[in-house]
Amino acid sequence: MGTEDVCNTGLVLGLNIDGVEEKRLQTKNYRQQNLVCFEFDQLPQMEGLETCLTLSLVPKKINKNKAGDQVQVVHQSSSQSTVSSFSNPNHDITSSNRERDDFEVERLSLRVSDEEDEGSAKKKLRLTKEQSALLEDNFKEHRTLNPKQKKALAAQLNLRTRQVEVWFQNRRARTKLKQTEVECEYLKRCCQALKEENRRLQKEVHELKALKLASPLYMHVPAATLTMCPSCERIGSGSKSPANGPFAVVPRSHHLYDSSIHQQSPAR
DNA sequence: CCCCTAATCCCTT
DNA sequence: AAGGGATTAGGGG
Repeated sequence: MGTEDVCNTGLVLGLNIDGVEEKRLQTKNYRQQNLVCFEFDQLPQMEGLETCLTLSLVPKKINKNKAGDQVQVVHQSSSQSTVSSFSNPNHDITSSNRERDDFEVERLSLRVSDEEDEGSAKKKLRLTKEQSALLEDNFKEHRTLNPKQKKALAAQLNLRTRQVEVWFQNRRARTKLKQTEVECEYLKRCCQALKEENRRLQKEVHELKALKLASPLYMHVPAATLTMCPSCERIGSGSKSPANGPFAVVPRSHHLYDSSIHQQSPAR
């Protein structure tokens, strides 16, 4: 991976001015490409700010990329220096003119007068209880919203439609994940039960084989005529008459069963 | 093109 | 570490 890749962050900016729906900051998905990259303060933060003049996109934090390259970046408050130190010799970022240029552009071009930037570090949005509750209520009603609903809800919550959209996306994703976990748990239990059942049946086969050896009469009952009582899991011959022939013998795990025992008296 | 999911990041608690 | 808001890639209509 060369420096060419490194610098190709494909940064596209769209400024949200005076309530115009925000354009998203788009960067290449460097995560999946093992790129050493910066992360910049996110655009949505500018929302509702006086988008005056210049926005300073400052590298936000240090991160390790997938290849484990340590990229050290110091978050400078607002418009200060943005220089960073890189510890990976394989990624000689400073040698890339293009990258430097891009970075320079980013550094110089924009600046936010940022009410949310008090204390320099950006605060992550946290929905209020009321907002969450209302979102939940809406989610209960419909798992997806059409654009109109989205807009209305956003207005009601004093959020951007994009935020509502994202909330619903995440909600769906996490609901699904939970559902999957529950199903997984259930399947595990089923599996466990089946294993148990299998063990039990194996054992029964063993016992029946032993029984067969011990009592040749047993062979006179065709296997197909054996039935299992669903309520007590006893084996019966299908015969109506109780105490029938070889079934007087009762194996330990499964006493042999005559289905007539459990039959309800027929309603006539 | 829009919207969705899946994967992931990363801030906050 | 968990919870959750946000971003990104990729796919379907």
